[in-house]
Amino acid sequence: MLEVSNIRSNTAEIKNRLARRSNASYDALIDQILKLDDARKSTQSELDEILAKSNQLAGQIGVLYKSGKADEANDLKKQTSELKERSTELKETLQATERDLKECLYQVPNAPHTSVPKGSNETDNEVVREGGPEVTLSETALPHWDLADRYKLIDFELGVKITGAGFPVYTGKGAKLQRALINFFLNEATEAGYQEIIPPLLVNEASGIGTGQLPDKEGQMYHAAKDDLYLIPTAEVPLTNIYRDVILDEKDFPVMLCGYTPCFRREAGSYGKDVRGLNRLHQFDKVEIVQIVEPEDSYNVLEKMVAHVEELLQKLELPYRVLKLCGGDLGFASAMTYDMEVYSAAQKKWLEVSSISNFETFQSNRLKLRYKGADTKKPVLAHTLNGSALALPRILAALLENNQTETGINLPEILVPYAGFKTIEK
RNA sequence: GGAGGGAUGGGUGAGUGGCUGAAACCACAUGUUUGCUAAACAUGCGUACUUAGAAAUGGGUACCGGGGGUUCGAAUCCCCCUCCCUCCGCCA
Repeated sequence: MLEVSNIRSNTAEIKNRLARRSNASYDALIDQILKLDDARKSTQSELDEILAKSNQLAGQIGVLYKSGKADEANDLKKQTSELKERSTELKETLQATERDLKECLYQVPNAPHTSVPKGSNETDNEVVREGGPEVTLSETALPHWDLADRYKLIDFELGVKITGAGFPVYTGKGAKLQRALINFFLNEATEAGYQEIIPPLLVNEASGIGTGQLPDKEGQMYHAAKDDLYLIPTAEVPLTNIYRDVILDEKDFPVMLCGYTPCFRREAGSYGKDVRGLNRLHQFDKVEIVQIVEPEDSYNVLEKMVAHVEELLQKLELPYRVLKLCGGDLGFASAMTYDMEVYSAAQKKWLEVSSISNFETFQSNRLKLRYKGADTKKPVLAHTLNGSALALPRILAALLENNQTETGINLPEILVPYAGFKTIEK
């Protein structure tokens, strides 16, 4: 959620930045927000004046009663009834205005950073760089769902039986490989200075609002209705919400957290070839990294987080590329996002394995996540960032496909000690 | 799931209708004193909105888990909700 004060003092700039999203104009909504805020202010100050008067009268009445002048007190009481009527009215108006204002604010996405390329969809994303080895496979190379079946690594049918589509069952070396990847990712994050967290997998409504999944995108999350709890779509939600309603000290920066969790996504309405095998799941595993930093550091930190993920892909010996998302492809809460994709040689396409974003104050404004410094006398909103480091399924898909031979699958060097085996054979 | 108790500022905790934005203590910050550290003393120390001001700072309003009610006036009384604790039940 953007700050009204920011919208007010930088109206033109915010509008310009929002225009980078290019799918719609937010000008009218921004103007509406300013209008509502004006209304809010004037109602507020009229109300405050009346309340000040009431408080004053109440004080006088108290004194009069104490000194036994009940008659005079009763006279004053009469005066208060009128004020009370008016203040009740104003309170109602104020509540309505604040509700409308909030509703408008919830509809405005984050303002993209000025360096974000304009564009309407993923074809306009900017390839920043590519890396990793070049992989060429024979014509007989198999996609990962066939490999998973041949080497008994993942049983998709069994998942359907137990739960439904999109809930794979990992078996044998498939399961061990999952565990190896999780440990590898967590160790690398620890090495990089992130504190490891095991958070709850279900969160309450306030947490969903804090990171921006609610109120609009509840369709994306599984909801345990009886207890009104949501299954997390990413560890970002519980990890970032650790700092909801927190005022940090400057000295606490940078806050660096990582956590492995399963992630649950309803992903309604996706069918067909793009979602075969591991490409799109309702439940998958992911290690997430989160940072909370001072505003002036956040874009440096974003680059560092990208570098961290890039290093993971290099160590896994996967062909990858770094994309800078264009305005049209940018997530609702993000000011700038890099996507990391790995090349799946058998499917002959790029698979998104990580998304690393700077949310600036968009999340922290909702979270009321602030900090105090030596030269900030009032608390200031911190910047939040997060990224996948990494999401497992598509990494697994690329690993299986790119490293296949006629007789088996060779693991990259780095994973061998984690997995306890070098190759997967029949 | 059943019965009872509770929720106050960074922490402990006082406060049962007006003089309480809230005592006291601890923590923290600054200053004084003292070879250093420590101790002692002094002062300061919540958040949001708003208003005046260039700023320093001052004024107003709201906030004592959340929402609603009673009252001229609520941290204090009433109702609902949430969370925590104790006991019982169930259970990895």
